Amino acid sequence: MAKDVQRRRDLIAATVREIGETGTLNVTVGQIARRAGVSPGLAFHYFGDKEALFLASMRSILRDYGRGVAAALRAAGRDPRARLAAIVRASFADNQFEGGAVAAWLNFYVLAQTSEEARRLLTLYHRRLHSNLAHDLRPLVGARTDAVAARLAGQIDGTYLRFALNRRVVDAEPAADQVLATLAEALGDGTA
Amino acid sequence: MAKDVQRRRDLIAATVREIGETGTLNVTVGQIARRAGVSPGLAFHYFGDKEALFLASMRSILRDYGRGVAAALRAAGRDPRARLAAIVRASFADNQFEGGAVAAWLNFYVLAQTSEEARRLLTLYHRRLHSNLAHDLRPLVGARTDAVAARLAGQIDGTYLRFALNRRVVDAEPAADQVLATLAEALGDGTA
DNA sequence: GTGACTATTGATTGACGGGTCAATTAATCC
DNA sequence: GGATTAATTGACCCGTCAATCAATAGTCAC
Repeated sequence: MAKDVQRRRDLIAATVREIGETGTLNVTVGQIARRAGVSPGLAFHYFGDKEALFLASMRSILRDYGRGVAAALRAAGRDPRARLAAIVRASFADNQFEGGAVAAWLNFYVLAQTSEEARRLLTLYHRRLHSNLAHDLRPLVGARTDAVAARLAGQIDGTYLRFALNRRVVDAEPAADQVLATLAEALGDGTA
Repeated sequence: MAKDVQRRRDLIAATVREIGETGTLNVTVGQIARRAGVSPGLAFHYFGDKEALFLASMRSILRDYGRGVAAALRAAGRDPRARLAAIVRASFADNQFEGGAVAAWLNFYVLAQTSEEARRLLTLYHRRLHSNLAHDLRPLVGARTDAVAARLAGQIDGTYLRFALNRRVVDAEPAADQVLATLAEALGDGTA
């Protein structure tokens, strides 16, 4: 692979890990560079400034998530219920929790308070999640599609917040089940 | 009122507003002090250090929320359904969105990544919300109480995240309705 | 009024971190 | 294997900020 591409990747990975471990955006470029095994100056050479590095890390995480969902959907076939379950399961897949990704995720919401681009990226993620859910909800719940999709999406994000708070206490498996339970009820699958 | 008490209040209010407006914990003591109409040194006189000021602000916000819920419950009487609705409505009451409280809320999750006390406070909030919900869910859904309570709580927090992202786009009224819709379904109120 | 104590100020300190840049090293080409 | 270009370093500059502290203003008891 081209050296510069690899360098960028290393720096982005180091950024995510550093944010993840410290739980903060208060991370120095020096720390990130050291973790990537590189001098501080190089980070500026490749990304221009610190915010650009943060944004690149954000895009990377969102892309990973998007890929995870896409793969899960491909594996799920055509049945709407199976596809919905696949989206939820992919949202809580193990790799979403590696390398401090959750804490990074949380901090990206903070970044979005000051960075228009960060806000745009998160809004895009929201839209995609909503539209993914809506696509397979529509044949099942018709007019209630948007409302149900919003509810599921909200619950997924809320669960992530809990993860951010109790790094170890919450477990991915039951978290997914919990969202699926909401889905089952919305579909009227006789749990009431 | 005693002068020192008033000063503390002013400084705490200024802290919340400053965090709320900038959307970040990257707020200088100088900014906070200026907003409170006071010199920087005084903030240290009353709170010792910056983190203590942050924690005091956090306690203040959580206390306000707690009071809002308690008042709503008192007004709601004894009917479990009415009480549950009251909790949800209180969670999205207007005063929860004043003075940058939502952005502050979000940043407290970030603070909890590095401050044990902040984590403790947020965990306490989670527990109280859960137990409030569970208390009135139990007569309605029995064994499913904890699961349903967790779902509702997760959805409330998730909705707050949306608020944090789109300060104006999301509206409190429909947000509350959305959570109440989840509740209605969990109660089997024939929406499916 | 005087003295003793507290509240308050704001200048100052010292550490820290983003970003720059001249110098060095590595890679590439002819 | 020299010449040219690109990658990389790390010391340095400059602004910022938490925290301190000496000095002043205010308050109250007597």
